[in-house]
Amino acid sequence: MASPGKRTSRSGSNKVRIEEVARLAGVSAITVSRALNTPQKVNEATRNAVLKAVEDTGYIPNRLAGSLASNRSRTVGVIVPTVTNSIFADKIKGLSDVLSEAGYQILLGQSGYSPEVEAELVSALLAQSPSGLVITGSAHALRTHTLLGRADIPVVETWTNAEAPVDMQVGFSNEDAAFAAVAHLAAGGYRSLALVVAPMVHNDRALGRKRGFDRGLAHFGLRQTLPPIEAEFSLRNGADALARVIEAQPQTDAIFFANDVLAAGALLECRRRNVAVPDRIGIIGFDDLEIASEMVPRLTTVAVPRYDIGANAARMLLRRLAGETIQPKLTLDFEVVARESTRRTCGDRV
Amino acid sequence: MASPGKRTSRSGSNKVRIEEVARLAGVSAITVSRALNTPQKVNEATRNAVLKAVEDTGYIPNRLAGSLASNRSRTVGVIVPTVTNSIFADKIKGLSDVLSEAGYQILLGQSGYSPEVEAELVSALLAQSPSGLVITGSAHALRTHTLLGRADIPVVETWTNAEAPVDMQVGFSNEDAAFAAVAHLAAGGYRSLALVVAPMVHNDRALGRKRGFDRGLAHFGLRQTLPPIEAEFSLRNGADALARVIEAQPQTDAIFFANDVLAAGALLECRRRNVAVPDRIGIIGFDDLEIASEMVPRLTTVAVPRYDIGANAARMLLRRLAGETIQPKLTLDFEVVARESTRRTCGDRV
DNA sequence: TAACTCGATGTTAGCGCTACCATCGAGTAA
DNA sequence: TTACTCGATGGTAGCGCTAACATCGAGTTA
Repeated sequence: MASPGKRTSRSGSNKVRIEEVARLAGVSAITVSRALNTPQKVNEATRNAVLKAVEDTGYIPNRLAGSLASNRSRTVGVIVPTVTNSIFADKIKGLSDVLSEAGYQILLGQSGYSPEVEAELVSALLAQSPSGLVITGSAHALRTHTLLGRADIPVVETWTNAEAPVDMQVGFSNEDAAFAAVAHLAAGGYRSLALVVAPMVHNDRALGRKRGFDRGLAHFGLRQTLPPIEAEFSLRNGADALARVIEAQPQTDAIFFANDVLAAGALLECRRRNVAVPDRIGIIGFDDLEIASEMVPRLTTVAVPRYDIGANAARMLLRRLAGETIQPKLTLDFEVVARESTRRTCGDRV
Repeated sequence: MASPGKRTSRSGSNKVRIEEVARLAGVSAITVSRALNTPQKVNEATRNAVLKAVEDTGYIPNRLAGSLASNRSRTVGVIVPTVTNSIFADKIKGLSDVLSEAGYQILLGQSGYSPEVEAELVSALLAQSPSGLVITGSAHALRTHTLLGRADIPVVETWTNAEAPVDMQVGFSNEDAAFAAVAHLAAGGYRSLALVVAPMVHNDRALGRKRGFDRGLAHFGLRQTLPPIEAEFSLRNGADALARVIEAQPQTDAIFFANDVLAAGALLECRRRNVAVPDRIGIIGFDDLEIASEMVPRLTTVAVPRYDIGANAARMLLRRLAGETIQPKLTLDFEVVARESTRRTCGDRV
């Protein structure tokens, strides 16, 4: 019973192939392909016959073969530092919602904030012939630039608004947003500030926020009480940073946390230490996560378009793949959301 | 200059193909393939020559073609309800860490807790011929079961410990964990409980926790003051649920929130309302997210192996793909972490 | 009626890689 | 020496699908 000669079927699987569907529908394989991929090119009656055959056989097209033949994979590579940071989870949600609507799948990679790992991931994802790539930030290893330059696919950088993107870009100015945060603190009468920010090496978002902070200090004539504290996002790290600031530089009257999780951790530490917020010390965060609006006191923060970065990156990619010529740089808005963790003065608009 | 006859190259891309690497290395294509995929089958000198040629040309293997030819894609489909729930982000991190180490890519799908969307995703992911599938829970649409049954690949169900898994399973007993939570409350002297849980329709984790809660009530002779409140995870929903409970049934002396985010929201609401925790009301959460240990008061909760579920699911999949026969059901441990949001009595071990 | 258009469908030849089998030469056993 | 094994390498034929071109018949124009 086994085939005697060459391999007639290498796959041990019992998968239905397009040929079988074609036979059942009484058409050729290419017509089945067209009925599924470009239905408008197939007569309605034929199409229905094909769809019925697909239904009856339980046919699932082999996209690997289709992609290989057509040179279009309907797959998008997505690289984030980590999914466990909810700002990136929100971005992925935005990407996923738009892409799956259009029939695209997401290939996910996590770089752990390492440019070397990112380069490896780019290489690994390119091997899958994705239709496009969505990456985070604009600071990449040289090898990444080489790879992206050689790969002939659309690339969207997110969470950044660099001068010269690799290809396309969706984000906002981290620097301007941080500046706005400082402006808000200045308007509240705070004068002696501290900065707590994510580790800045290889992280252009964090770096931009520091630059905006520095620009704000200079512009409003404020002073910085101690060098920036670099801490990965976690409540504990925020609490520790708060402790370090008020112990080392008790005259500090406000702290800018470049992340709401850090800021929330600090607020909780203030509670434990009975430090009055916003009077003894003002706290401003960044991202406008849900925790900001629910903390006691409620946390002033900078709202950024976390979900929309993803959704717009996806739309940009799809338009480009559809052959539209598009504006390659999209700069979205941010907004300072004044709440109870900072003093307000009238007319505090940014 | 353009090729006159048939398409000589359909892809407009300038990608390097295996043939070119082979020529440069002075070997055949198949030897290049072997040098990259099964290096031990190639003489060391030859291997080095190939690797040098790969380096020089910047060759990136076309995995689509490779997968099609070999019927192994080194891709794993992962379906979660949403990445924005950090418990699933942690699971994905665990999966990703183990799988990328082994050279596998993740194809990600989000079902939004809908069995119908999940079925669509299973179908879409199967079309990519993944080496395996990791899905969430054990409550699936009929179509999903049909698809998984027909697909001849390993499947891991996670976050559950159903009697009869589709194939493999990594999780813990949500019911036992919830029972343990109630046991802890009972030991603290709480007698009139309320339950706040994720919407239970199509969510076997939530359902299991409710069952464990009910079993705990019966076993310890406690009463439930109002029907379970179903709420999606968010701080606000937790706060609202707390408000609803103490307004509708003020005699309630403890609440079991089947999720730390809900519980944390409730703790914050208690603060706003000056409700004393744990004396006026005890609060216990679930998941042991970082927020639990940082809240004021610190939140008693049930620690569950969020990351390990993903890591173990990945390892299971890899072992199975390597041909090992493995125990298909892995039940991990949970632990009640007693903190300040519930009263303790001595010997409170679960 | 001839010439042409156009929608619908089919035939053929790959996409880039790897499974299968063949080959070949060196080492080993008799 | 002959026969055999065995590691290393290569030739060939697909994997399942779709691009490109061909075909064919009905409708349309002059």
